[in-house]
Amino acid sequence: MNENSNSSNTRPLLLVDDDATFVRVLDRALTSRGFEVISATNLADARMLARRQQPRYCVLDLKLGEENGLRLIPELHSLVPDMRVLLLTGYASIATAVEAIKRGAHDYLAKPVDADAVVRALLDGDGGSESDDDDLPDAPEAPLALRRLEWEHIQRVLTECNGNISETARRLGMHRRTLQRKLSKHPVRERPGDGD
Amino acid sequence: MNENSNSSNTRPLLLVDDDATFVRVLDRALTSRGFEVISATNLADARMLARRQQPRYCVLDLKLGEENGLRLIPELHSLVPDMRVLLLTGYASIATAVEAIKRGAHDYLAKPVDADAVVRALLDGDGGSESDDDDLPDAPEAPLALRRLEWEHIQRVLTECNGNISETARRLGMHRRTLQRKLSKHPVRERPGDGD
DNA sequence: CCCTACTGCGGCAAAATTACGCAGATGAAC
DNA sequence: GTTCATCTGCGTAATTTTGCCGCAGTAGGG
Repeated sequence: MNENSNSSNTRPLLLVDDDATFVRVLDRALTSRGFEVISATNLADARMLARRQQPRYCVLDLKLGEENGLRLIPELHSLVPDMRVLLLTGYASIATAVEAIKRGAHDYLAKPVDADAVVRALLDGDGGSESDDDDLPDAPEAPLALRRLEWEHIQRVLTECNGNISETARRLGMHRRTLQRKLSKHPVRERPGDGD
Repeated sequence: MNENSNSSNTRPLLLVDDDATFVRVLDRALTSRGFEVISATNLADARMLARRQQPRYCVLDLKLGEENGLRLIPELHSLVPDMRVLLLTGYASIATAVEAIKRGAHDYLAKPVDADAVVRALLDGDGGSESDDDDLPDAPEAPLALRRLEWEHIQRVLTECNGNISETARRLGMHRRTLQRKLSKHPVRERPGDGD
């Protein structure tokens, strides 16, 4: 409703990630695929850009330094009701995926991810008729690897504890130091033995 | 009041899973926690029960034989608009979790889970007083959570592999030797009192 | 200011996990 | 019978992870 600098009718894509390198790479990749990319590395900038530029799409990192990308999702939607938000994270878990979708994200992908997958997720179900009737993802044929299961469980309890690491470690019956170390590592891929 | 057996104002919990053993176990555990449980092992029965009994809660397996539990979620909501659906699966993945939430599920848990976690997920954000603040003053919930979870999962997959240790280790993404050691070592410590 | 609690991190010994090899058993294929 | 693939149990040595200190900084309540 207010002014925006959209000269053309194309609305930009807002890229929010605290990793400058990642932003640069993905920016280039998305720009070359026809998007007008604007980017931010923290919540405040992201909010401002969203308000001013009314982006159509948003690629949002879950972990923005100290801040939490999840909080931004509802705000973005109130600023730009029709924005499609794609969550992206190197520390993916089912618990945070559930949270993200509940808060209105359109999809959730785990890093590392290639730009084509990002574009696909962004555009999925966009251009008109939804086809979510026979588009169901199938369950993996293999159960979760042990590491993965552990990761998911940790994430869930951690969420339950509002991110309190000490409390989570206590409930999980593990050493706080061990939890810290585990959290600092990246999650395991979904498929055991599947290289990235 | 005419067509269903709800004599009181409590509405039942619909449990849908193709694994009869699992249904029996969880049924007992949930019943003992005060739920009136009705169960189905396929989509058709689930639909019928939902229509007739108007359950307040639903615990739904992702993989129902050939059928896909995801498909049922929107249907359940159209049959019973205020139903809270909890997805449960032994083959969890982020993709299906995202899809489940998009379709209106309230939460998504990976098996193995203990009944308390199910109840917690079911009730989370229900019953008025909630504002995503957690209220978990007491923590007798999951002391051995990690170890036990691992053990349950190993047993589940081992059974699935008909006791084939090598195959199980492969699916679990762990070293065969490690699995051997875990299996040989573990004196299964049951926790008394929990009925799941 | 004092006290409690959480967090991140370095270091070190103990424990667990891994990668390997080896030998015996089994069952299917030839 | 022989060959081949696979599973199994187990030992050993290299690696990784964990448990358990401690310390310093931060935040909130009394």
